[in-house]
Amino acid sequence: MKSTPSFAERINAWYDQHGRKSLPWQQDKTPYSVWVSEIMLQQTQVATVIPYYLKFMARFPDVCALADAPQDEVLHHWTGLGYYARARNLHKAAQLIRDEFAGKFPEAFEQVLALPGIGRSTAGAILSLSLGQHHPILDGNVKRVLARHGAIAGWPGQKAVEEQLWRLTQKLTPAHEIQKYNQAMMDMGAGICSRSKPDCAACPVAIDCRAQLSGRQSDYPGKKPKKSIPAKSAWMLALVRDGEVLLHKRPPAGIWGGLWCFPEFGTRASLDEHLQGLGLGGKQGLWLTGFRHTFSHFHLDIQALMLDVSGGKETRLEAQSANRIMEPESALWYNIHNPARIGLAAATERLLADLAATGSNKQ
DNA sequence: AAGCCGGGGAG
DNA sequence: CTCCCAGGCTT
Repeated sequence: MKSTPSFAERINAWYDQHGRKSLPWQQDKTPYSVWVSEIMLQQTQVATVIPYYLKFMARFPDVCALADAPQDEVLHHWTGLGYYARARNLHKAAQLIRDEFAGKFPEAFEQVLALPGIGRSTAGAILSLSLGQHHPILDGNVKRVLARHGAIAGWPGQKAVEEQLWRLTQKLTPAHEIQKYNQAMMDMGAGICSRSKPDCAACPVAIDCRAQLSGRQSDYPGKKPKKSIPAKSAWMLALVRDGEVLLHKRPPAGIWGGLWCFPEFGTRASLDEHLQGLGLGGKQGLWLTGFRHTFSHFHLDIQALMLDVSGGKETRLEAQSANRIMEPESALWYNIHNPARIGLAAATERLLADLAATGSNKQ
């Protein structure tokens, strides 16, 4: 009598038949290409990533191309993807690889793990998918598949739950065909074992899935305890001059780190005060737009004023503007019709769109 | 252990 | 609206 195929054997057989094999980062896999895709895919869905990945790889085809590029240009290619620390770490790690590994991506797990932005799961994914090394992974997909199959209770954000899932993935990860298995598990989680409405009829491991057997698929993995997020407000200034607007560069860390944004103020009063300092106290700003931008941990209610200073005392304005800024290269006039290749926050792009829609920025 | 860090897709 | 996604870093 035949014994049931192992967990991994069933997963791999399913992948042979139904798995995705034609995603951009699944062609000609190298540690670099897998690395870039894994970082982009952190907290970001496949469909969103694809166009970003293609443009990124066209501009930065290898580690050294990335390392040698200015950070502004790397962030430019990340604009709209979010979690910009991913891009800054990617760039920093590329420079480390260029300088300390002669431009060759390291192949030792501990060395990969030590690179900024690469944790245990991503290091395992890079080395297993590109080189066939034997490492378990535990991303959101694998967590969901395993939490359901083993009926692992609790929210994976809790240490004890995550440790249990790491033990499970280590135990189930096969010695052979690691590449296929890890790719298959991510595919399973993305397709079959989706967050809502899992397709258990098509699942190769449903027969011994404890969640499916009890009809409690939706109980796993455990939900994150929800808490209400606060709302903050901000005023932004669109200083327009002959088809250009003044943007400031954010500090390297914190929200929108390294991205270019409109000057931001906590209150209308502080915005007005700033205008006074520029010698523009007499000018009347025009209401431009207002909208809510939501982050994972707070809402930001943004109101924007537009002030057109075309034909004014440009030199004086520029000098005084620069005087108020610590770093010399932290402000620029952004030409709407000939945009610089820099990183813009989504809210900045939204505001630029509203600005263009008013038509008053036309030359 | 908990908070921080974006944006978008899905329901 | 809510939930959460191919997570990792900082405190």
